[in-house]
Amino acid sequence: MERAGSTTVSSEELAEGGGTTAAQVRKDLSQFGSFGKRGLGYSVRELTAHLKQILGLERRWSVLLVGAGRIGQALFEYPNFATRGFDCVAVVDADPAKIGQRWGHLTIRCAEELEQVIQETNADLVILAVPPEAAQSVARRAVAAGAKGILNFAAVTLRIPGAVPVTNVNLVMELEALSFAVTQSSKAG
Amino acid sequence: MERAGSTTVSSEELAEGGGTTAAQVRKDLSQFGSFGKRGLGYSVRELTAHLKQILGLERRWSVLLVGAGRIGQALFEYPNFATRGFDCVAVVDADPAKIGQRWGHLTIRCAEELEQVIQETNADLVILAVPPEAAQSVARRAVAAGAKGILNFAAVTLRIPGAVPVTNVNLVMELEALSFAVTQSSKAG
DNA sequence: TACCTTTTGTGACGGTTTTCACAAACCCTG
DNA sequence: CAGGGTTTGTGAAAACCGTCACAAAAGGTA
Repeated sequence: MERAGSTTVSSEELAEGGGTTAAQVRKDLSQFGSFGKRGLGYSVRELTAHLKQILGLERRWSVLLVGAGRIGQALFEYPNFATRGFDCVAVVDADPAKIGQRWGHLTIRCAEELEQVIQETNADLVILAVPPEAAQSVARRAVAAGAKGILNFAAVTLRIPGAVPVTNVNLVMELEALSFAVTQSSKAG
Repeated sequence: MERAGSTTVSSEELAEGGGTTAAQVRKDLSQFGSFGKRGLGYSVRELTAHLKQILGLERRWSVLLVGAGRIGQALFEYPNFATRGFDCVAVVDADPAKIGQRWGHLTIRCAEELEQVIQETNADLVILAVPPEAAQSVARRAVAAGAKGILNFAAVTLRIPGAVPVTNVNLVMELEALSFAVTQSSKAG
């Protein structure tokens, strides 16, 4: 919106762009403070700054990628992570054939060194792109070594001691959810 | 569970595995019918069959992949899609350098032929792995050409005429959600 | 300044979802 | 077949979330 030249935006416009309602936008924002001006709307610049602060995006995050398979590689090469404040500081894998390979300016290290890697690189977040059998154990080790959050691509529900946040992405499940939605809607129609 | 030798499973066990509560599992399942036996639990075999039917997974789905970039390639090579009933029947891209490349037994076709490709291959679902600028237009065209559902990896909210289901996956947003959760929990703790 | 228009922030309401709790149903044993 | 031990399915209660509607506040105008 800043690039498009708008200096101000209403809850109505935000709702339109986000696929929700104006009241919802206002309620949600009001949870964190009072950022708008009545009669005017929200300053794009100020709202952006507030949202960044709320989301914890005023800093950069160091990310360790565990698993150098298909998904791991795609994530590593995804340019938007770095531009949005997430730096991949290390890659580890369990496959001896992969260890030692260079990816960009990084060398893939052995998954057994997980703890050292996390401590050396001060990684904050861990992206889990490993087979489901390995996910639970890697997650526990990562948390024990100081990881503050986990983005889990493995198709298992992680059980982690303590209160370390986990976000799950399950691509097959997304397709299955779509299958369900399509099946339902074709029944109704 | 079948592989592990269980023939029957309780709502309690299902809840444990899915990270929810037994009551929730039972309420959810009861939405679609009465699949369990009191005092015994659910037959693993029967419940699997019922869930497949509910989710629309008794059939195979033909999937068109739009966008042969990093994400598109990772998705294409992801083995779990085919094993779970989703067959990639075509790949299209707008980049002339990519068109004509062979991926497995498929040849990448031109994104302008989208409509023909959908009709020729009878694609049910479309995976959108394109830049955000292109997503909205491709989505509309795909739906007009007969696509029944869309899995959208582009960072935009699609507005589609009619009631075609859309499932969104936004990788940056997942990391941002994790950033938020970590930031919040470090404040609280 | 007084008034009009716009848009926020938020109580109150209504609906939905989750949790609770228990009768009904099932298996097994003696 | 009677009784004990389980576990489901589901009403009722509680918690949660979204919508509505409007007073309060801001800017513009005459």
